[in-house]
Amino acid sequence: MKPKVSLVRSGTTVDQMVRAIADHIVTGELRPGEKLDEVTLAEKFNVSRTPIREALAQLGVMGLADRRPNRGAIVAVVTQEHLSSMFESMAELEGICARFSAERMTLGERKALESEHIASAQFVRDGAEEDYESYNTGFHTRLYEGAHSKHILEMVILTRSRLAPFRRAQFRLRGRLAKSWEEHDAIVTAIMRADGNVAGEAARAHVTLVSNASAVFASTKGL
Amino acid sequence: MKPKVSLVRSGTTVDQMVRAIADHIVTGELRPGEKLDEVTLAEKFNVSRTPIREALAQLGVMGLADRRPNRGAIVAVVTQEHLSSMFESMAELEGICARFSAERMTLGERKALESEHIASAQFVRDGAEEDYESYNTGFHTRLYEGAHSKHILEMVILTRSRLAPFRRAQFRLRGRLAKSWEEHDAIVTAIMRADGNVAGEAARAHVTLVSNASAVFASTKGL
DNA sequence: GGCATTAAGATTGCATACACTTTCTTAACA
DNA sequence: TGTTAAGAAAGTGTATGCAATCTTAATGCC
Repeated sequence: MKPKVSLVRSGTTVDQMVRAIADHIVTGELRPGEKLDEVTLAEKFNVSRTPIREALAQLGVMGLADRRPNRGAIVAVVTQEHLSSMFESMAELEGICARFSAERMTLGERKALESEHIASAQFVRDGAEEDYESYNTGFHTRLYEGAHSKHILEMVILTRSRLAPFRRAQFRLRGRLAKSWEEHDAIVTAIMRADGNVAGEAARAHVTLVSNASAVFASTKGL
Repeated sequence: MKPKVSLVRSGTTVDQMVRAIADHIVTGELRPGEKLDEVTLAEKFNVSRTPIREALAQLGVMGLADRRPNRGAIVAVVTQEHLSSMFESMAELEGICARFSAERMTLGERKALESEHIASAQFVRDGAEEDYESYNTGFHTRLYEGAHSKHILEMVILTRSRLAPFRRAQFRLRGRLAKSWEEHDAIVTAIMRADGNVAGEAARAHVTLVSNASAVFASTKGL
């Protein structure tokens, strides 16, 4: 009856390993191309190889790791071409979400989106990049969820996690807070008007700009 | 263990199991909600539980299986809402692919698409449903690949496999070969003209029609 | 009779052991 | 000196065993 929760045990060991390793990949602690040695990881997390293996297999399916049969796994290395296609997909997905959000958001969701957006103007005036970045993440999340489409949400989350190692918030936002806010403003305005096509197009353009910047960043780093 | 030379292609045992089980799910041999017992599957394929476990974990990530901690896995049961969102996503993805195809296909790809499409008219005249279905699959595949976007292709393939258990070719095409062909014709024409928006919209509408039919099918079957 | 409790059986989760594959080392040969 | 072959080392792939958890069915209590 009482499932006796021990410490931070938020699921099975395998799930913990998936989260832990994914986190290390997404935060950049493990860099693309780096070897994911089973015994090393097993020792690091004080578990046997079995859950590590399952975790790596799952990360492979997620696209965060590349598994080579009999040759171990490495942190996924994506080609410039593949990276571009992921950014491109993200822009398309974002456009779809904005369009659906314009058509489907509840009144409460619209109001929340708008008020948060208006409040964020203060971050721009203050040049508070960290606060704005935090708000920005929330803004996009609202769009994803406002689309009321579970499957699209899944695709967005997956794509986001795969892109994470190649994004750097500082780079994305530095010096373009005001511009970002205005782009958000266009999206919000269209959503409040329930104008799906305009909202979608604005969101797609918004993310496309961000993508190009990140793509440049990635390529200059010579991955 | 001796090298197994069974019906499935080579690769690691785990990969074989993933393909085999996924195939059973996609073909409907294993129905949504059905229990995926580790020992039963292990005996059925003459392997130990380990590769089965890894395969089930991967199928879980793919969305083809639901894994309940300590309680085994079952073939994924999707709610009507989730199913709708997948069909909807498929329509959107198809639209994107058609738009990109119109903009990016090589001359060779365009010619191949057009000539196959024209040839398929004969299947309509003959009422050759199986031949048309086979062509139809290829037509859509050409669209997916013509988009020249690896990541979108991945999303399409994943979504398709998850929808497969709920699609029945006979149901989709019976009595609407001519209509399907005309919808294809609109898409092809737009692609040949490199008109991305028209092609995308036509493809989205085309798939949306198919989706509705399938969704009805799924719900009437009371899954 | 209905409901909670709990013990037995069944099933999953993880660890360990061993087999097989790849990779590295070393040395012989051209 | 460069190439390659053989063996050793390292690492992955699969099987099996045991502990932990869930399921069930029977038992006792109200």
